[in-house]
Amino acid sequence: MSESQTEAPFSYRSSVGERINEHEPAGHLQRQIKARGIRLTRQRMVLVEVLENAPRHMDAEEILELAQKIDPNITRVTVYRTMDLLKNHGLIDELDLLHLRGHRHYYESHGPRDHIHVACVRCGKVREFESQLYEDLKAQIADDLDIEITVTRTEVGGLCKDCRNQPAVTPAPDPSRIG
Amino acid sequence: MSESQTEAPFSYRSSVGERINEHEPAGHLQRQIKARGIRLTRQRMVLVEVLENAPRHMDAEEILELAQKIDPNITRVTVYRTMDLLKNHGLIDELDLLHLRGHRHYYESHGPRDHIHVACVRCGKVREFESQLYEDLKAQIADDLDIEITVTRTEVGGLCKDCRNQPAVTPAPDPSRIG
DNA sequence: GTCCATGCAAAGATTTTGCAAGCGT
DNA sequence: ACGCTTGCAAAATCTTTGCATGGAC
Repeated sequence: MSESQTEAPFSYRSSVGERINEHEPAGHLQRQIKARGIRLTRQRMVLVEVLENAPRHMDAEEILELAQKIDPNITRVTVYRTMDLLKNHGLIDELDLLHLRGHRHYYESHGPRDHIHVACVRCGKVREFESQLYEDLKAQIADDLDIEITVTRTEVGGLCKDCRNQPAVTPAPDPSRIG
Repeated sequence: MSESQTEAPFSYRSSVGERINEHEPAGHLQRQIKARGIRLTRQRMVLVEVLENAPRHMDAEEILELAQKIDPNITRVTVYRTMDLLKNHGLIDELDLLHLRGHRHYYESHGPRDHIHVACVRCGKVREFESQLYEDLKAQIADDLDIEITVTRTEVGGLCKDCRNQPAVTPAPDPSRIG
């Protein structure tokens, strides 16, 4: 692959507001880290801040860039190690957003409320969706399969209203990448 | 990563039977390929056969190995290109099974009925689950967000009954990989 | 002070690409 | 015969690791 457009026709901006985690109390991650006795280093503080103020779902590269604007000393390795750490503590989720843009992994801090990611396969816009039905479904799975659920991930792709009304647009994502 | 065990404590075998796609008519993929006017090469026939008879969800490496047992001429590149092709035609799905075992991608032929993948985070067993609730949920999303859904993927992780009753087992997947 | 985290550099793993030859229709 | 596919080899991505130093508690 070779990103034909760096600026991205994809916005990944959520519909809920500036931060994708608006529904989550600010400082939540940092508090969780302390509460769990995880060492709160300078780098981790920065990364946590980046995650909490994310305007969209970010991959390691994007997280690194934003983090370095705050503290240039942060390296890519630390990003990976920290994401791993937070992921293993269940504080963040790792998504791939249906591989709409290659095989990158996106991270988002894990709020109290579980949500579904709904992405447009053409324009790439991602929205978040909560539903009681989803909760019911999980309860049914736990019950029927006798499993104690610890993580869930639901991603839905389709054509949003705007894209449906816009026949064969130009800035479509590379077709060989849609999956 | 460095696979500590090649044989895998993970089974990925579905509970439904020998093939993970038992619910899907045999030869389905091959027919779809012809119907769509996709060139049916020797390699594609082999790969399709491997996909249809899969005893579990496989990544590119595993697909390659099985394919080469049938036809040693098949290369890794062809596997990737063919998976891309089938994926773009919506004939197979690409999963990552919650990254329970690293960042591999697993493929499975896409049957007529949509299902959820439920994996045990400890033993790695994957089961498939169908539910009307899931259908209802998708309908609700389509309706509420005004989106025409084309792909969906739901993965659920948790502790299965056996693993819950088995305190701190030895053959647990590398903890740093559980996500 | 102790132990964990970080940075560096290098290795590993996975996936993609250019190009000439091969094959399906 | 034409045009898509394949194989090869190399490159591009993305992620992880060993080891010595630095920093949090």
